[in-house]
Amino acid sequence: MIKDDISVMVQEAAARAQKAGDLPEIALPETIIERPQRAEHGDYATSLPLQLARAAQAKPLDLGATLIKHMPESAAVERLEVVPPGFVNFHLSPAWLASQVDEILEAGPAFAEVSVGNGEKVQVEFVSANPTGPLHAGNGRWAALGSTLARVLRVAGYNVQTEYYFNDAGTQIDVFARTLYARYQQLFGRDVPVPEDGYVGSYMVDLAGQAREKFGDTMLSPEGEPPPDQLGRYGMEQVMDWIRRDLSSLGVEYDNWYREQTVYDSGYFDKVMSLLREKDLVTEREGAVWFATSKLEADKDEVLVRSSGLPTYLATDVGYHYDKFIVRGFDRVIDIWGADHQGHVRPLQLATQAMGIEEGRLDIIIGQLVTLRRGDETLKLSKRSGDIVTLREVIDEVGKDACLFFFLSRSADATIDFDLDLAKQQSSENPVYYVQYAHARIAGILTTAGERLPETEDGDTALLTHEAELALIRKMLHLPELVEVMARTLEPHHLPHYAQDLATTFHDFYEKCRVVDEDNVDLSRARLKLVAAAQSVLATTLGLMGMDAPDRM
RNA sequence: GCCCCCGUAGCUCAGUAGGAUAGAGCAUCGGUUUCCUAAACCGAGGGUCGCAGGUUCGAAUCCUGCCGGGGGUACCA
Repeated sequence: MIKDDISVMVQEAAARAQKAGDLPEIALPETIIERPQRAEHGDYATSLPLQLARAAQAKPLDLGATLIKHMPESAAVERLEVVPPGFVNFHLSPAWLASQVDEILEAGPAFAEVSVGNGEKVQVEFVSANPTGPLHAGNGRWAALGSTLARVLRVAGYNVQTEYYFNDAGTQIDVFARTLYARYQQLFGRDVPVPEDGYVGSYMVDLAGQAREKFGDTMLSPEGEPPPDQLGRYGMEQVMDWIRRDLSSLGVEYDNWYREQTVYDSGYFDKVMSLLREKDLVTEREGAVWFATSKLEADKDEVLVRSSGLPTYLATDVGYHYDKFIVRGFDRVIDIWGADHQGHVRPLQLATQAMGIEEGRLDIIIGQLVTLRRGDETLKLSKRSGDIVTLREVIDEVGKDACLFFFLSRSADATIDFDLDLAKQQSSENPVYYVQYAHARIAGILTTAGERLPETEDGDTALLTHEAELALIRKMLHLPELVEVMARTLEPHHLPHYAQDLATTFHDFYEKCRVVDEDNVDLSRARLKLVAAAQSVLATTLGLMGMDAPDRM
């Protein structure tokens, strides 16, 4: 990346200046190369002179001049300048910019790749909703975020595995099975209530109906006796199918589906308990087993095993993370949780660290919740309250791509206020279509060119000198830098904004520069290359978000 | 009470290790098409970056306090 090249140039300049005695032998900070907001300030800039001024006991402007004096030559940089209060600005050479079109075309989708991951083994776990009901709209946010983050990390050079963790046993599954059985019995005229804390959603009635179609009355136990296990298992498998199908409609597929029961069957739970005991971090009182987080930093302990003998979610999760780090050997693990799980972050972090996992290897992204509205009416998202808006409904109403784009465009730290009416109403005036239209427009140009232009040799990108052409190239060059930022910050929400930006720059170019021109075939050929490069970068960007890049609209 | 997140244009939100005159979309108003897709483009208005201190050459960004909104604070997940 040119940004890295410039960073190296600045370091080299500072080192040469010190060697030549023009700069005191002071410690040099990490050189940060920024993108100036204003075009007149060039393509890249460094504020190193401002940062060094105090230690070097010199004026920033003089330091800037010294850096420029010792700056290595580069074909990419046409002009350097130092400006008040002490920035060194780098202006890229138009000829070099034009030549990048060939590079982008040659690289294809690999153009976005950067090598910051060094093949590190990373797991991204997201959604992981229990199979006790269909996914709700909020889950779609984690699906969009997680799958996109995984793709971004792959492009950034990480070895990524995506995973969905689900309960196939435990309290909630038990409640689910008992609810299903109650609904099933009701279909046969038995007057039994849905259990307290049961799942009152109407989908449970549908599910019971499906079970009756499949099994007839064979799942009916004598009154007052528990149902056969098979009924609950059947229900759970049905719900898992719904979940898989809904995720799949968002283009989200997983590398691995992980059953909670594995934590027990493989002995990880026992292993983790004894590990924590060895560290003297387990206490027992009031009939329960506790994780003594108060010995570490917390103000209260956490229950690991209830007085009923059943392990808590936390205990299982610790065992699960033992599997991730110790057994499967992930270098890094990224969990994406909703804000309602925020209280579990510290206990799990403390537990993994107690197992000897270095701090920083476990990232838990807490995403703020989604509020759904239809106009002024706020809709509930809780599965147990029954009246949920499913992810399926949202996808059907607004479309897969709009859904992804919208969920992705907000930072995980911000709550999402999703007005279904508005999303639907705006669907034709949507940024989603704006971006996709740019891609389709290019496809149209390429088709037209094939029909109208005679066969000639390859275009010469050196002919690309128009301001709008250069602006488009500059914008394309931004993508790898963005991938690097997103991989570092784990914040893919920049992607939709970049896509929109790139589309705007293309549309502007389109207005100003005619591509297919029979009277100027050479320039046409050069512009066709530029346009093809833009299409490639747009498609790559859309692909990172899991969105389609249509050839016509 | 304590912990986490948020507060930026009328609305929805960006602002990437603190940088140079704070941005986009939508909405509002005005303009652009004999020509590769007008699902487009150009222009205009609109801001005490919640408030008050502090750190810094420089703060929307970092620190402290306060105000407002959301989430958590269970032997639920």
